[in-house]
Amino acid sequence: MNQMPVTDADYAILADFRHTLRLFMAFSESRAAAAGLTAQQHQALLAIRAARPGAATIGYVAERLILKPHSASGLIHRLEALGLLMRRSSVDDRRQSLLELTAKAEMILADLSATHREELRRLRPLLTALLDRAGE
Amino acid sequence: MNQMPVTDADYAILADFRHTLRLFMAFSESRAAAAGLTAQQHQALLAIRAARPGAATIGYVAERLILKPHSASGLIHRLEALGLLMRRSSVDDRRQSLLELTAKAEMILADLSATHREELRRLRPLLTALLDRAGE
DNA sequence: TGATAAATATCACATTGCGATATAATCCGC
DNA sequence: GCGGATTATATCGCAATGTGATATTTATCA
Repeated sequence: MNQMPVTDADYAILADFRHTLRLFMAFSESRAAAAGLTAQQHQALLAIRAARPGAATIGYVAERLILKPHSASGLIHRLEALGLLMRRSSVDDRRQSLLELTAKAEMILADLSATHREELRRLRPLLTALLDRAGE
Repeated sequence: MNQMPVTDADYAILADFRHTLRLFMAFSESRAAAAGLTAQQHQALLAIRAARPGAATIGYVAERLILKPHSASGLIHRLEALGLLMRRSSVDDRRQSLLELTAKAEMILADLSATHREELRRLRPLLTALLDRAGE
């Protein structure tokens, strides 16, 4: 790999792709902030909500958010302090904490997710066009 | 908007999309680090390289990276200290700094960009599938 | 059982982006 | 063209966040 030279068009695609990702992330961050959350807190809640029942642990959040486990630990701690989740010790493995969203978190997340679904629909043509151009 | 309820499938798509973006960003960050750059520095160089000639200013980088101008200012300052770019005062508007990559930066960026182009090709099927599912 | 590994937590640190603010240059209405 | 508003960039102090090093508890397995 790496043998094909990088053209001006390649740079433009890569730069535009980054810009579009940043637009999405800026959108997401502002919506999360409006709901009283940081971007990381929002994504942790989303990862937990989307996990199979009983699968949401600190380690799982770390894996899905691509963080070190001890970074996820702090993130979860802050969410717990905000009243957005509760942890229960796992019965099978008492080292693990099973994470559950509170009703408050469920409501916030449902609202954020509807908004994000719309934004993703809006950005889809742009992103797919860029991916297509990158994939030629 | 926001009237359609959010289903479990929606949460899964949003969470998977985030996870895929994070995979890409983790890939990117590790490659940049291997080249001695932070993720932000890499993306600033890319934005400058992809700009129209004479268009690359601090404000332009701020706009493309979605940062406040004074945050871009610090970022550019660090790149200059690393010998990766030079700034020239603009002739038309002497408030502006025109940014130019050094040969060293050009080489690093060409290598990173070839790698990123490959990674984007690799992730394309996954991302487009998720976008399609989000857009139904 | 005893050594090793895994899950989570704590601490000190570095990075980074921001708000508030400053300075210099440009623009615009009169 | 003059004076005030605006723009481009810079500096300072701050808050948030991820990490490495390390610790603790529990599980696994030879």
